[in-house]
Amino acid sequence: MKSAAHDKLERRANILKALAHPSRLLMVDELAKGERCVCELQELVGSDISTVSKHLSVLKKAGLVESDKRGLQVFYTLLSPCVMNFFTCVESVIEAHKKQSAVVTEK
Amino acid sequence: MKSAAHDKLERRANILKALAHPSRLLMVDELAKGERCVCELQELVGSDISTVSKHLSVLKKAGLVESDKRGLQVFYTLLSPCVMNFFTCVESVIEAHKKQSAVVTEK
DNA sequence: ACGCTATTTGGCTATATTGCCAACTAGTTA
DNA sequence: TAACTAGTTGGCAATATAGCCAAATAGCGT
Repeated sequence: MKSAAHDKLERRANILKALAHPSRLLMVDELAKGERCVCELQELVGSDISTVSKHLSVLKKAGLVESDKRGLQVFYTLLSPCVMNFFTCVESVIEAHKKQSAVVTEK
Repeated sequence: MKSAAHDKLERRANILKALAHPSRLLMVDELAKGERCVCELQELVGSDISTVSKHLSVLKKAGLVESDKRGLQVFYTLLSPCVMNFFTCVESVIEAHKKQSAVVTEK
């Protein structure tokens, strides 16, 4: 049996893993503006619709979005908009990394 | 050529990917308390030292930590403590997901 | 029931990640 | 220089992820 602590870490890691893909980030960013149907998201990311659907199921399994079928379309909603706060920090990591690489390379 | 937008998304995703592993989360959490040498982190996570070293190089490549060799030991430091804020949000996603699964299962 | 549209699922291949062992590098001490 | 310790790197096998196509499902209009 795995320890409870490890289990907790794994659940956290799974949520981050669900976000850790360019297309999924793009979709989450779009969903932050409001619900969207799969067809709108597919147009946005430009992959095959089956690929988009699978990405959405990853986000859903992680508990980040929920889906609602209305007629022919399925609408997805972002459940925890707090993930949008990640981006500020992520950007600061990128900035810091840039500066640091510059320092390392500089001489 | 890839679009600049996609490039940006990819860089963001890479940082999240670097965090998206139980052992790495554990190490980041520990490093939030202060610098640690590889041997301390290996004791904490319990994997082979080579595995721990590789995890650390993933974090380093992402720009999340930096290393400093002093004598025989290498000390790692967390560069962007703001990632610790992720955990609050991640926990809320987990909580919301639990409740939601309960609702879905309930009848 | 039939055809049409939106989405999901199965199956496949290509690629990436993980984690171990063994070999190597670098500092330290004798 | 030899022996020891801390950490990194290379290589490999197992597993996971990504993305496409084709097939299946589900709702709608006729």
